[in-house]
Amino acid sequence: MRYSQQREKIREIVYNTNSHPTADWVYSQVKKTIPNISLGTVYRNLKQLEDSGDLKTIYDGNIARYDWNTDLHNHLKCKHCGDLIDIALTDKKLHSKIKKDFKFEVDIVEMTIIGSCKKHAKT
Amino acid sequence: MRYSQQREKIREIVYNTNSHPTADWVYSQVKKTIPNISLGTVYRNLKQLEDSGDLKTIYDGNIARYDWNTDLHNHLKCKHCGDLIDIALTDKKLHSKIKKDFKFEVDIVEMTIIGSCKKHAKT
DNA sequence: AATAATAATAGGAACGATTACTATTTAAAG
DNA sequence: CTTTAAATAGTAATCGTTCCTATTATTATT
Repeated sequence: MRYSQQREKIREIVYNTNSHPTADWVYSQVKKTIPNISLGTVYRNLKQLEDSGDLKTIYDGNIARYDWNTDLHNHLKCKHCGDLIDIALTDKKLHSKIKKDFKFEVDIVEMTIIGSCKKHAKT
Repeated sequence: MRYSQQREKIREIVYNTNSHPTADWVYSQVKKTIPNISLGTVYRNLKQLEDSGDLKTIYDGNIARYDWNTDLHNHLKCKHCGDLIDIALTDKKLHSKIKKDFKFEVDIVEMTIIGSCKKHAKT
């Protein structure tokens, strides 16, 4: 993979936010320094960065978001503000339970926990 | 909500499969008995059936699938054949842990467990 | 430093899933 | 029956994403 100014900027933008941005948001940000970048370039590079293990794609409903945090982790999603909060939860017992009960070999557990964040909880 | 032949057929189709079908598959099935039904009608009714609590939408990557099983449950997704298998896993300890650690009030835990089903596991 | 080879780009067309629009049909209440 | 409004078929529009192509830019080779 050859160097490109566009890809470096895209990586930098994703690495400097915790907001799990969409391709469109990344596009709007990168345009500030590279005004004539095209959206296709953003998508292509996000995919390449995923392939090289530099970031992870997560699906929020049916739209793709990008996450610099490639460690195994899950997300809390606030139903009021839509914010996604990272949490680390690895349940090793779950893997063996599923293996035993369903003869299913687990690679990845994708978990999104929906509810109310501390800004929006009633209690 | 007024009765319609189309909606009844759509409900029946979703209720008679465990394959978590897409709107397109439902459309192809319902066309067998109502040949000139339109895809928009399928989408509109699937949405209404979701609103009335008759089914649940689940997102598989970025495409919507529909599930007659509205009980809390999760899915095992085989990375080889794409099959989604229902499993019931409710971890009450998780809720209180998240409440305690993150001050986040949990409504729903959406979990997709990706790996190899028994038809495709190596071991 | 100039050249050659080819990866990456900008810009725009194409695509697949989904939603919106509108004139017509149909369920069902009076 | 008539009336009323919800639901429909058919189609256009939209959204997120991918694909295409002529041009540009990086890197390896002279």
